[in-house]
Amino acid sequence: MTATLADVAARAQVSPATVSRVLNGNYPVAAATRERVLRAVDELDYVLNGPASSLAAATSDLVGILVNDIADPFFGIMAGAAQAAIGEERGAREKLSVICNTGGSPERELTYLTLLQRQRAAAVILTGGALEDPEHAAAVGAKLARLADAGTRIVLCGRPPLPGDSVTATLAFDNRGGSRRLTDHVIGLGHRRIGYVAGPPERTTTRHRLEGHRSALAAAGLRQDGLVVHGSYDRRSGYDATLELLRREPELTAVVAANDTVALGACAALRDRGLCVPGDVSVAGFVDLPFSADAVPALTTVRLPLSEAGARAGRLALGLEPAPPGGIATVHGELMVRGSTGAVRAGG
Amino acid sequence: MTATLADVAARAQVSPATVSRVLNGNYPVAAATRERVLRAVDELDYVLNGPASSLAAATSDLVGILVNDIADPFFGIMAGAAQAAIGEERGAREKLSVICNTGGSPERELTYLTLLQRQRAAAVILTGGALEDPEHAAAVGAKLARLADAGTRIVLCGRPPLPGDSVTATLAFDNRGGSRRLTDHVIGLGHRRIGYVAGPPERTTTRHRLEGHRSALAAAGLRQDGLVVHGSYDRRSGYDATLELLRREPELTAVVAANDTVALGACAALRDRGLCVPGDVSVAGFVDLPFSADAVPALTTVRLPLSEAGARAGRLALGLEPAPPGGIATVHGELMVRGSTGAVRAGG
DNA sequence: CGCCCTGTAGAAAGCGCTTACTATCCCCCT
DNA sequence: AGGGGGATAGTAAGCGCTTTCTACAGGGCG
Repeated sequence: MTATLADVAARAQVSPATVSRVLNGNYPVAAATRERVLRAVDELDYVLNGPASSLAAATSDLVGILVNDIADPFFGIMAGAAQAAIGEERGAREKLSVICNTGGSPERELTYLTLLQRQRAAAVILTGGALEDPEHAAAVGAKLARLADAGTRIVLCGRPPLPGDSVTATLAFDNRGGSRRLTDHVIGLGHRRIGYVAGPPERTTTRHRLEGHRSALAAAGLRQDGLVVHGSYDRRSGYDATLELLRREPELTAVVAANDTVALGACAALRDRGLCVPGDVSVAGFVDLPFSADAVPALTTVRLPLSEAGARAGRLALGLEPAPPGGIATVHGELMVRGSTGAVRAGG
Repeated sequence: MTATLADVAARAQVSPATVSRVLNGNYPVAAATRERVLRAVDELDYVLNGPASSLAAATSDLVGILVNDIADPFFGIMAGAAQAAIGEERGAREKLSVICNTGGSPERELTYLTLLQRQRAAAVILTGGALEDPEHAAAVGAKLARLADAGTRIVLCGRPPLPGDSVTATLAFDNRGGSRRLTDHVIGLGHRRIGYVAGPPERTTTRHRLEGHRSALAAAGLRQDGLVVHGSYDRRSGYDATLELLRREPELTAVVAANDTVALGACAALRDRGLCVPGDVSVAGFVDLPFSADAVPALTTVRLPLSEAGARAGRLALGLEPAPPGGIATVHGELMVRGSTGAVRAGG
């Protein structure tokens, strides 16, 4: 059978309490004794019984990271950075950080939250935009409140703030502002017929980015609600939506996309229609994923610091970093002007 | 405070044992009693204490899924499918399946294994190729043996079989065979100067695919070890390696890549050099990721059933599906001939 | 010279659940 | 009518830790 604390204690000729104290490093133990205990641990190949430990201490070593779509690098990068940050923190007892993929399903989101609650997780990180559905938002809010009650730290990363005080810290992306600056840039290049490929309408991210876009249009005195097409956050969707935009407005000179993946789909559609980027039509994305700078032409986009945000979320979840004042930090994007946007063509 | 089993029992006017039995559904309980218990659970918003349960029952609800690089869709798809399959199985008590990203680091791999061992995980799924390093392989083998001893189910998905009997089931991709057929196809199109962009030398996947490629060359009486360049599994790497191949053999007419992402990088490099795919140079990939069929031209590749394999791994981890005879199932890839490969150009 | 304080270690009481084992109850069969 | 047995439910003994409280030793101080 697997060795237990008592076995280690017997071998090291100390009491179980002492072994526990050595392992947790939260109580003074004489150097010689510690030495002896560690040797016994090693010799028996002892691994702490997590459930027993969690039961007794009423907290666990689990940190859950919820993502909407693990196949999307947007989430992969944030989650990976959070996990790396948590793994780097080699305290007496390393936390086990784990990624849970909801696939964008509200039910799965709640199920994972419940499952993490059952495991008495030490912390939960929610990444990416929330769903607009108020009923679901309320359910999540209630769940988070119960988690917080039980001592679980809650961190939102790239997600809009939640009312109530159950959230430990929120890192909110400034989607509106970034989007505003992006479209301002496009307008500044002289474009007037600007199509927008939006994300799925049920996500907050979609709305915020769209609002930023619209505010830029409004500031320039442009009104063109007809040039917005909704889709999902994938390439195919960007491709299809762009064809639709072209149908609605053949004289289009710019396409602003909800994210980089969609923007790449837009580029493909334009190319297939015989249009040059940016010669005929400029294209802009959002997020700045790794491939965006490598694309041909390199994509103009708004860089969101995903790694940094993920890592910070990880540290916040561990309580290694104080929460920002008010519990909320707004993370701003940086406009990256690259080759995919250019001045409007003559007569455009 | 959070409600406990005893609270529920008191409210439902039954003993704690009965509540436990209702919750676990592994013992007959009269319908009326069950009803009463469930109502109490609901009213108190009771959530089982996982650690306590795991301690008493000596098994936990955790299933760990280890991946090398979560940002790579190859892993994202397998892990996502496994997680979905596990989430679908709504037994009395749903398992919590979680993804752990090792980032390809041997230390992280072992650390996660230890952490999962500490949590007394019910199962562990290891995805993707293993490291060639025999020392590390031995360490992993030993770790898995201890996990298996403790009752943890071990499933390998897309990973070569491991000696010893600690592994519950292995789903091994036929990388050699698939690769062989792919290069056979390219040779069949008349190509003779064929470059190969291999993956990182330290992974078994790389070696197996390369072996398949070489066996096809050998069968055709071709010897060209000089036309193999190693890199990592990303786009950039495919781009750089292709330029290198072109330097070594300007008369190249085909490039076979270790995977689709790399193949796309190869296409970009060729395009930047003014070469047409497949007009001047044919390109082939491996795996068949979602974007591969959409690419222009659509990528010829070997389709690995990632979703199916991931889902099956999930079911095997739960013990819902009997292990294949001998514990090992070879999963074959299907050659997908698409637009990126064509007959060799005249005089090529 | 006795006392208290500091540093170190042990004893033991749970943490909240699961699960033998035991106890009823009631129905049916002989 | 008595006994056997199936269907339910309760009792209580842990599971392997953590942690409070207690114990003891040694040393500085009054």
